[in-house]
Amino acid sequence: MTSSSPDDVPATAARRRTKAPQTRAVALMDAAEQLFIAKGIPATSIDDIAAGAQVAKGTFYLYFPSKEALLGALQQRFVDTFCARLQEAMDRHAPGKYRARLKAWVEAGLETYLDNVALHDVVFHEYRPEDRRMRNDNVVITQLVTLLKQGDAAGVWEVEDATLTAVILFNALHGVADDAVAMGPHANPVADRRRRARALARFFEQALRPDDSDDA
Amino acid sequence: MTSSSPDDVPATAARRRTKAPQTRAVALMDAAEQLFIAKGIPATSIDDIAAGAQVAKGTFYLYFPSKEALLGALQQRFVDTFCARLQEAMDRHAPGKYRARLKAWVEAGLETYLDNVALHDVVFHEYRPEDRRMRNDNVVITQLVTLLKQGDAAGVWEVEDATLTAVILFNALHGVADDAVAMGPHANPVADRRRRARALARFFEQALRPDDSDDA
Amino acid sequence: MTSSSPDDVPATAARRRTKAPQTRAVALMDAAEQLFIAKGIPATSIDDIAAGAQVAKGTFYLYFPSKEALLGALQQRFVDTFCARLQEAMDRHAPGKYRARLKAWVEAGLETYLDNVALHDVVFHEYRPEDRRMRNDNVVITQLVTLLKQGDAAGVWEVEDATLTAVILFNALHGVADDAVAMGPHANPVADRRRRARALARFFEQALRPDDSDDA
Amino acid sequence: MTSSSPDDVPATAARRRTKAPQTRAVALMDAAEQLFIAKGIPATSIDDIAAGAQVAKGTFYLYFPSKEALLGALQQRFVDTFCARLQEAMDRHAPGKYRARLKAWVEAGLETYLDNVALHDVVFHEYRPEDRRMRNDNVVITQLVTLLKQGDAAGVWEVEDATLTAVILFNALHGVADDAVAMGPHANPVADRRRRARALARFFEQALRPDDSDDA
DNA sequence: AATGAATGAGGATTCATTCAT
DNA sequence: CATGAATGAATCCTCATTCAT
Repeated sequence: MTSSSPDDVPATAARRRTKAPQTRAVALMDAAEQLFIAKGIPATSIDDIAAGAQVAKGTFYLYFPSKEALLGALQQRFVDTFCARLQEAMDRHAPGKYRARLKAWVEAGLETYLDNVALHDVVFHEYRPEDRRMRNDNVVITQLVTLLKQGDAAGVWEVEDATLTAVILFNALHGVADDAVAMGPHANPVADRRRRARALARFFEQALRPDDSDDA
Repeated sequence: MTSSSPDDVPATAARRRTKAPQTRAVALMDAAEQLFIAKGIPATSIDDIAAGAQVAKGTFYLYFPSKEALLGALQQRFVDTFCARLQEAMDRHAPGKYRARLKAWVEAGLETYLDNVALHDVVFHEYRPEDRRMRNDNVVITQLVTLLKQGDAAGVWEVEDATLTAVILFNALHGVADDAVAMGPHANPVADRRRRARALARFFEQALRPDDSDDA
Repeated sequence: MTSSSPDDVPATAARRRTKAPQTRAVALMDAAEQLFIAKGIPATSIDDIAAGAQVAKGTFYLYFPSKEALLGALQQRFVDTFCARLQEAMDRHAPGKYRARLKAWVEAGLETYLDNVALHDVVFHEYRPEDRRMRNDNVVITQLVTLLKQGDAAGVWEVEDATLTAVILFNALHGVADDAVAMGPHANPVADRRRRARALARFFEQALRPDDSDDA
Repeated sequence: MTSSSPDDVPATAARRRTKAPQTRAVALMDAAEQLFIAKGIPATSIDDIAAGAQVAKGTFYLYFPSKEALLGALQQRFVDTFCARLQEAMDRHAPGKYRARLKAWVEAGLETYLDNVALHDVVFHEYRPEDRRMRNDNVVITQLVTLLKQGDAAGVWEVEDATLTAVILFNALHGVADDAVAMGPHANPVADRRRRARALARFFEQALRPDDSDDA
């Protein structure tokens, strides 16, 4: 500990061949992601991925036991990144500002999703994943559930079934984003995104508004 | 003449030989559907499908030019069937009863979707579809848009952007159903479905309720 | 006789289905020839041939036991036609005019060959025929052998080994024609053909000229 | 070191594993050649070839992108070998000895061709080659053209159109050889070959002899 | 750790041929 | 005679994975 070896960082990074294993894994994942998006998963061979990562084919298997495992890692990474960005967006608002946090969540969600649809689709919709797609029971939902419950506890809104509500809201978001993509490259993407964000936000509000019946 | 053998017709139609082409195509599609659900598309070979349809491998290509074409046919069939069932459900209510029709739509949608998730998923989420998934711009959405607009015109509810609303509602439905599936086989599926149907219906109502803001 | 039915000839040729079997066979051969030239033998399916002859696939097998048999028939027809044309050309000269007849043979040979190389090649060079190519022992050679022997007997020229000489001459012709084809579509095909014909004729003459050695 | 076991190298090269790539390619080509001759190209599967070369099927594609590419390589190899042998034969005579060189060319040509007809035929006459057969414009012709021109320049003979003459001579050779093959296994192949060689040589001389007309 | 040659199961597709109608 | 639906053997080629170096 006291005496850091002379080849401190470089030594770790590499002499010639051997690189930080993490680096290699990341390179592999990056290459795969890119290729999967470009050509689809079945059309992308391990060869391609290895080549893309500037690595020999055999090396691939040093870091991932199979193609499927790589896909799993990619899915994990996608979800993690996604969540992190939403969390960040929310955290730009004070903990108690539930409405603001929810709005931030929606907007960041739409934004992030739209920025990564291609990847999302390829990673979650192809290739018979054990657990299909970025599931409703995933971390993003959990995140939202938490927020909904907090708001409910604070009396900002009333949510009967937080999970189901989160599912609904999340899928509404998902769908609006998909629809944007389906429209193809839009003339005014910025305006379009804003329009969608607004519709969603309004929608969320509606959904969380207490029943008329109760009040009336 | 006196004793026509019991296998009279079979004898004519014959052990193995020409059948109504439609029959064959349907048999192929049915077999494919079943296998796709069971093993996934990539894992299902044409051989399997042909065998499942009790047909020689080459016969497959008499009815479908490729595996992909078959998938297309399956998608088409899925959407058509889905729509038909929703329409039917709606039509059980008088044309002017918009709320009732919407509720019927929701319930039938959830029901039908849940009855066919496996198929839906396999048919729409695998295999690099040109147009990914049962799109938001599909016939189901169109159906809903129509209903929303009619109700709006009749003053039953107010919808600003019918399409976007339809997208949101449809995806909410989609998501709630997916979530049900993700939960796995439930102890009391009937009750669970009812619960979800109720949540969705309530949600739809909320969403279509006029803004508070307007009143305020 | 008095009242020739309106479908006089047609009646004979066919009522609806059944046609003179020879007609059918010829149609099949014609279609095959065309397709073989255009796409090659392996790339031409029986289906294609049948379609080309406006006949059902099964009908093909009514006239030819196999694809290979058809090829044989095509080869036969090619040789026959070829020979007939050469004979015709020779017969335009009096029986005793051996030099003239030989010249006619050469010219007609070049001409005819060039007009049919594509067919020749496809029919004789593809598909592992039992007896490969328009053989040296074929009728054309025989024809030439006869002529050479007659001329020899008449003292017009001296030929030691008529067959070998015929083989040589025939192949010279073959080669010159092939070379013309290999050159691709020529600027002035007529002039080119003439040039080749002349070279060949001169060559034939040389070859049949008595040895110097004999004179010396 | 003193006593290197006899299987020294094999031990290193190993039971079955990486070999000199050239070795593999050659083994594949050899196997293919043999099989093509024996069964014809279409009837020879990649499987067969791989098996013949003691290699796994997939390995084939490591060395040749397709069956067709392999055929190309085989053609190349044939021509190269052929030419080399003719060149060798010619070079056994002094550069200035044109007649001797020509005679050597003819004899070696016949000899070599006869030793390889089967291969020649299979490699050049089957399978819709882009450029059909061992063409007249190939290297062998070029070789002959060169010789003819040199002799012409040296006044040994007179050749008007060297290329056309070469084509004729080459094809004469070709034909005589083919004829020999067509005759089937001969009783006295040696004598027969000699006879043919003589006929060809005499023929070549005739062809290159100056015109009588000039003298007369 | 890294390499990349070798493997061989597996898949989609074609097509000559048969035969019930 | 004619038809064309049905057959299924056969082929080329891909690619995930292994393993000797």
